[in-house]
Amino acid sequence: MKKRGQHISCFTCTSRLKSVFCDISSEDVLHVNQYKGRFTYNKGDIIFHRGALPLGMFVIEKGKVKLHLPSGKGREQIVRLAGDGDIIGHRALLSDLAHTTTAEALEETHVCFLTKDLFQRLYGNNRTVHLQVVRLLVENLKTAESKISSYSFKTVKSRIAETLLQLKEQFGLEKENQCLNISLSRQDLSSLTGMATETLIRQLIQLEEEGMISLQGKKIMLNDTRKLQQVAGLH
Amino acid sequence: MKKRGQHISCFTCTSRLKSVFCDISSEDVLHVNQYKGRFTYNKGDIIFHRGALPLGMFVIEKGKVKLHLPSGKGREQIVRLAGDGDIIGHRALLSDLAHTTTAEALEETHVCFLTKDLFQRLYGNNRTVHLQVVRLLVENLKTAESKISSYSFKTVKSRIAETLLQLKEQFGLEKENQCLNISLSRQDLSSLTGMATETLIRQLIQLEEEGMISLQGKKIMLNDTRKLQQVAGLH
DNA sequence: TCCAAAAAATGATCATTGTCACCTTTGAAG
DNA sequence: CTTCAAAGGTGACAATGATCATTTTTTGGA
Repeated sequence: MKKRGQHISCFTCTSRLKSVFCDISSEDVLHVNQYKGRFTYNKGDIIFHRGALPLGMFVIEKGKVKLHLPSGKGREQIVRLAGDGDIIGHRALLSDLAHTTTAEALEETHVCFLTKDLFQRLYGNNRTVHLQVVRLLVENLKTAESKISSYSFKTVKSRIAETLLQLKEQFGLEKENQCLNISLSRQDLSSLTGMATETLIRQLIQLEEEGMISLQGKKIMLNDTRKLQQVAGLH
Repeated sequence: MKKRGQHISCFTCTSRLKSVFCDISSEDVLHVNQYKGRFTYNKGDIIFHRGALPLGMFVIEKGKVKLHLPSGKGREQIVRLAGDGDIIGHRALLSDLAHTTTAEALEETHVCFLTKDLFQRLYGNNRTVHLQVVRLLVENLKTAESKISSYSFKTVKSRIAETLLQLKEQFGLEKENQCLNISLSRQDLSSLTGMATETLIRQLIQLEEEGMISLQGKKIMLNDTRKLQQVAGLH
């Protein structure tokens, strides 16, 4: 379950500088610093549920979160992954409706919580905030639509290659071993790429046999980005 | 090709009242009325191309437009349909990037063109405009993500039922015959639902045989909404 | 350290849906 | 009215990927 955490100064927080709040007035930083909540979620904890009305939004200070849609029959569709500096829960706030996805921590995750009022204060006072928020929404929309197209036209293998490259883009590589800087279960990876877990496993192994990636448990190393891009490109 | 059209007063335009500009100041209405462009596109005309830099955005005064992504091999993915009062091309403007989709008229379509400056003036002067724009983006995002989930879990038949219900929602029914108030070729319908045209045709026929819809050429009548919802629901 | 439960992997099977080839109908232009 | 091209429709077939059953491995808690 969520635990109240100790405050960290917003002034020096590097995750804030990566977020849509990178450029707010120092007056507002002060204000946020004073009124924000700070929570810690463990792996598997739910941050908010689809269908729940939003009380505020979250900035991920450190950690990783999956946003997903349940689908009756146990399976789920992951629609977005979020990491350090990403914001979640803002959409429900902006449209004044219930959350459309469920947010679940993939690892120990520290978040700052901003109430609706606090968010709107920042949003209203700082021109860059809503510029950035809008830019973010447009970017998400582009990603989502391109994903729809991939689901229509590409093979599972191609979609996996595409997803791995995106994960590299979003989360980068671990310094020490050049592996993707995110650990996903096979189930989560299959939810993210929209296929059966068994299919994902088989295709991952095939990609490894063809030399494009290396697998050691949940660690994935991309050996041949060029070839992966080719596979991701079409069929 | 596009033709310059005659101006229609923004004051009395019902499409404006359905759009994100429903609530702008009368000063701004006057200004738009003076500086907007008005164009007419025939069926098949391209309004803007994916990859092109935006000069402005469009309000559909009357007509229907498909926004789609090409996919190499001739086939395309339709990501959105737009009708009276809908705006298109705003996303590229908001993110200051090239258009990510191609917009093509599905029938004779009259649009108002607002330059970037004009759009930003409205966007800056009227609080409701950016509220509405943000709301629109969030709504589109929700739709897109739910579509991703459908592509993962639902059968083609289920997706068709879902699409037909959405078309009813978005465009309504023709008064005289209760058919969907939009005519799409089988190809466009298959691009919209993400499947081969042959598959779409077969499944449409099956839905007709099962009494849920009636087909006469491009006209589609929904006979049993309840049952369609059931089919759309799952499997 | 051990045990139980979850996750990962593997194999066999089969349904769904895409592909290709072909025919028919429609509709627009001359 | 005729013609031709595009859209609509049909059939046969193949392959991709899902499902289910089972085994092996990993993991986390007692």
